[in-house]
Amino acid sequence: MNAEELAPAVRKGSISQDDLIQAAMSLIGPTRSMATLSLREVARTAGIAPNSFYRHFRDVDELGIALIALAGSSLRHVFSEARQRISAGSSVVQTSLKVFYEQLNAKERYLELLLCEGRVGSLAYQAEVDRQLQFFENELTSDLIRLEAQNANKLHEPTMVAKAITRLVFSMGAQAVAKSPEQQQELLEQTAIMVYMILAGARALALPEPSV
Amino acid sequence: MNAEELAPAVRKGSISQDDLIQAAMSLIGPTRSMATLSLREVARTAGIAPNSFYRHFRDVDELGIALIALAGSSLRHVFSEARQRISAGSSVVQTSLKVFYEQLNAKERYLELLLCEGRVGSLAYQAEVDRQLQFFENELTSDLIRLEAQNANKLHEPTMVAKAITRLVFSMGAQAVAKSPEQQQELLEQTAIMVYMILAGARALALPEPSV
DNA sequence: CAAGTGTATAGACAAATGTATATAGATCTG
DNA sequence: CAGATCTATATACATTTGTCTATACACTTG
Repeated sequence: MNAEELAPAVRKGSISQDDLIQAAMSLIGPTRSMATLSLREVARTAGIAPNSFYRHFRDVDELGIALIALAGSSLRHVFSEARQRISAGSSVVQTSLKVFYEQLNAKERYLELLLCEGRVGSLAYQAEVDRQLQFFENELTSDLIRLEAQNANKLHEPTMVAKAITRLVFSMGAQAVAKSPEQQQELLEQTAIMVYMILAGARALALPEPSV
Repeated sequence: MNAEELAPAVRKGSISQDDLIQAAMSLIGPTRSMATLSLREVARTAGIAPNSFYRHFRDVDELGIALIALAGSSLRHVFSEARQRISAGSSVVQTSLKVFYEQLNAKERYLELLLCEGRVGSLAYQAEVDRQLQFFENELTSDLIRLEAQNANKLHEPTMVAKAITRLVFSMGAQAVAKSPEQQQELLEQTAIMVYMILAGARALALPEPSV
């Protein structure tokens, strides 16, 4: 396994899976999904012969899944770091949303990828994206419970709150992709309002006697 | 214009735009977006020669936009009818959501189309889908204001409430596509909970002294 | 009925695609 | 150093694509 020292790095003109992933990433965008990528196009972009593609992936679908998995783990890492900053004291909502919208414009368009491929693409894609979203929801759920307990608040159905927030934020994010900074800022503020509404609603519904 | 009597119907083997739209509709699905349709494939499905396609649309993109427009207007019609049933007395949320999820399984997969093509596809597609969503939001906004006034309630930011609900419902709907009836039912109930949260939150935030 | 018009087709073309086969060069093993 | 092995390439082929050109049919119009 530990080939880092035994094998003197990679061979000369060698190209790694990562290079292909990067090539694919550079091709997809607001108007191009994985489904529109051809094997030859990816290979061309990576600067290799079409057939060399098979050394690394069985087909484009396999590359796509690797891409989604990478995007998911990368984003989770980013958010995990953001979470630590949160516990330092500032608002969960504000900090998380800021991180989220930063990622929207990041060089690596991981977020965009997750947002798109969850709706189209093979069933494997969608399943993988759903898995990633579920993961976000789970983390958010435990965060919400912990934080609300700290503030002596109670939420109606924390799981549903987390799911609603996650879906909403991702949906708004999808709309914000490829928009101008001003428009993105506006969407960010709108998203914050919506999230606060959900939280306020969950707190209100948790009260013994809701206003009916 | 009025060609229904002057011209004795359409000529024999004639094929209308609608037939092509139907053909395209039958091809797209949970794992196929407009972007993966080829002109020849649509023509083949419609039972015409590839070249006959050009009699009706300049290219597949034009057909796609027609498809989205049709989906949008059809859905608006469905919801408009649902809205009239609402004013008869039952709950806005329940009725609307029921109609929404019915459409999810309707033979014509209009909803699925809107849900997918808003994320991928040409800019024209996305713009068209955004336009349709905006329309839903507008109608929902005025509905909310009217209904809440009837109930002597007040909402914090009706526009944001409508937008949040719309986005959330569509997002959940996207997840529910191609799922089993039981899973759809569960998602429907989850969606209802979320919508109620948003409404409760908007009412709470509209109160002079929020709990902060 | 003859002429004209609009519709749908067939055939063909270049381009692009996924993939099979064979080949050149670099690297490791002996 | 010679052979084996791995990697990347080149060539090639059958498909599929979008689109051009020319042609056959059905209907309207005279």
